[in-house]
Amino acid sequence: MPRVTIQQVAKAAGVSPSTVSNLLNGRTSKMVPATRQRIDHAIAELGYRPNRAARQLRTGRTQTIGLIVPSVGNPFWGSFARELEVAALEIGCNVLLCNSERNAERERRYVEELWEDGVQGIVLCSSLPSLDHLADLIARGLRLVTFDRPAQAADPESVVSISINNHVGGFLATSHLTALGHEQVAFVSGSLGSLNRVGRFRGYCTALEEAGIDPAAMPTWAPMGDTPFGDFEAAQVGREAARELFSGNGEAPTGIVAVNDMTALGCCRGLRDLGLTVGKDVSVVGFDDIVLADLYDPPLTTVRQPIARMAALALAEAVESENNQEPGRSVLLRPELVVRASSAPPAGSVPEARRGDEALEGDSALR
Amino acid sequence: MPRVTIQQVAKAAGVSPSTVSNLLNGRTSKMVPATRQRIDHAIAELGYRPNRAARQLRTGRTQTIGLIVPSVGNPFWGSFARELEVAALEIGCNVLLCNSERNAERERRYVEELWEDGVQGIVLCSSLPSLDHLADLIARGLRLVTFDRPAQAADPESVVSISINNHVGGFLATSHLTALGHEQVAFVSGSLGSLNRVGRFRGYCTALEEAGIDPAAMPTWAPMGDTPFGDFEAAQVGREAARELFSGNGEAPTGIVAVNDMTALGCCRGLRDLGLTVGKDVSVVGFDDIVLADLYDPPLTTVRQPIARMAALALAEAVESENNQEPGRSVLLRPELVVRASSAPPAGSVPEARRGDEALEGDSALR
DNA sequence: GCTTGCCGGTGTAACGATGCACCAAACTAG
DNA sequence: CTAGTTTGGTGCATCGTTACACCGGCAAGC
Repeated sequence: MPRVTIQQVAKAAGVSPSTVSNLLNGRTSKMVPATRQRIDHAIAELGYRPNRAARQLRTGRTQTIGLIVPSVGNPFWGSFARELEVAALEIGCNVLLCNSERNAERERRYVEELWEDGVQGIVLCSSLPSLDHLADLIARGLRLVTFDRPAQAADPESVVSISINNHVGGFLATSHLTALGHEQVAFVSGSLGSLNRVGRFRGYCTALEEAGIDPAAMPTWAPMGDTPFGDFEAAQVGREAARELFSGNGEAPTGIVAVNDMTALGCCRGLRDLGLTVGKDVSVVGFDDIVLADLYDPPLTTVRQPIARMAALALAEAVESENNQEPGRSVLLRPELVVRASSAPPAGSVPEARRGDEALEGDSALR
Repeated sequence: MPRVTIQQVAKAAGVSPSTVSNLLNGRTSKMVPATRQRIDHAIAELGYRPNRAARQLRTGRTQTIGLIVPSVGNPFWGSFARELEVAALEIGCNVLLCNSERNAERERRYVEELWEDGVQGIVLCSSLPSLDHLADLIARGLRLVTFDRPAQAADPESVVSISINNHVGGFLATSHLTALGHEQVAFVSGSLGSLNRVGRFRGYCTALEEAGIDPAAMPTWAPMGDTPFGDFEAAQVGREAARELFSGNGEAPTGIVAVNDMTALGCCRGLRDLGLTVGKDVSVVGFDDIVLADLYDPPLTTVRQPIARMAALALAEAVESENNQEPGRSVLLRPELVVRASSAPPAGSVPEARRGDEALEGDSALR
């Protein structure tokens, strides 16, 4: 219970606290081996562990960064959190995890708390259109890295953004379907209240237009509620969307582009509820390439985000170091289409013997 | 950059730091409203946020607990982490997240770091047979809650354990299959190096024996490597297992009990690779009831862990409070079988019109 | 023998917040 | 009018570490 302090170690080793501190901090150049051993021994004997709070108070430094995700319950964010944590471990950093549920208030609260904790920087996985709710903290010197939210013109200059090009992603997903011959392609998403979703939606529109299809004529499912669903309920959204799209009176789509994999899997489940077969009756394309996309039956065609690389980039920007004191440039990576069995030419078209199933796999998020 | 301190606030408000501190800590009983307002105003004006490190150093208290999971990349742990974090938020607690990859060394390292951080307690999701590698820290007063690891006789007295009864779980899963008429039931798992897995395996054996089947005669897939797979690779294990079990020369099973849902889904995928249909040719039962179990095609029969309740219990024990100073009793909850479409009577038996599909759903991990 | 230089450490003042002990001023009671 | 009490706040030591300035002693140099 009573923690061992540096003084006790010093006494036990017969030296001054300063000397112990010197050893602890690698200032061993002028230290005779015998002294060093006595101290090491005392530390081991007493089970001494330096008090972080005291150290931080004195030095002003922390070895912690904050991570705010919509929800680690969503496998995509879970994987991202893991990648970031693994990368952080390698540089001796801890990660404080928070789930914002895509809620601006919670975001604000968490950012404040992390700031109080003295974190080096914060990786904010949020895609709210504006950062106004954090403007004052940013102005005060908060080191903020936004993930999955492309940089906006109005953003404070110091904010770094790491994201894929969602527009390209949405385009890849959609043009894949139009190229297969689909002419009725729906877009399914939770509320379009976040920039990444809007980007994907725009890419979808662009692809349709390029294929000579009017996006406005397409069925789209994206609730406009003020309180967007958290990420965790994404599957539910997909499931409901499938029910609505196919039980309605309008023309049913032959292809669905989902805003992310969980929503896509929800769609698949919804389609199955209706007795439809994914990859035959209806094609579904997801987004993210979570591990489960490949495990699903049928394996899900999706747009892959290079999650490990993005985590490494985000970490590098969130951490204070000598070589990134300059403004830090935002990064927009290119996503990649992974074709699997959930997409095929529309039913009724000339059958083809294609199964891109195993085209790409394995490196998504492994060590 | 230069953080605002309590002194600056005090000066701005024309009071002493003590008074500001008093306000901050709710000692406002004897404080005239005008003073109070001046301070509030100064705080807002300067954007003052108390320095946690200083506060912690002084008071010895933290509002942080540590959470060590095998990997948040695994949806089960992701969901658990989220539940815990949500619960913690409600009592004003932060969660420090670590991924141990089921590695004793990393566990040790993380526990040490969290200890240095001064966390109130640690929720350790690990199921290593012994806690010896943490014995000294526990002896020093570390507040440890193990999750998904039943209490062992040799455990230090102060360690609290929150877990389901894995034996019962394994039994439920397996007897479900034997009751359906399966006589060749395989057990698929990563290395049996953890207590929860062993417990599930034992339950599996018990159920078989009860059905008059010799467990030793059953095909089992559980690599015995010294370096157990991290949780993230669980699906891979299942996939390989399916390939091996069915491409081998021995008698192929008609039913599979997987040690967790990710492994089960991997099995399903592997079976599909082989052209087999889950829920018809082969029955698969998982464990955990992650969100994806219900989304999968076919929806997965599985053993549900009451994750939200367990998270709440774990939090309560990890946190220091007046009402849990006593030893803290370990908890062993009863899991629940959720029957869905991945299990059915073995092919060739009398067909039945059963589809327990939607029997249970919805409350697994939602708010 | 006295200075110089180096070796191997030590003394000490912070870092920012806290909270107990204390105090000056204003009242109140007798 | 004075002792006592309440009101509204302040002074200061302290938490455990750090790092810069400093110091005693010994050997070498002249």
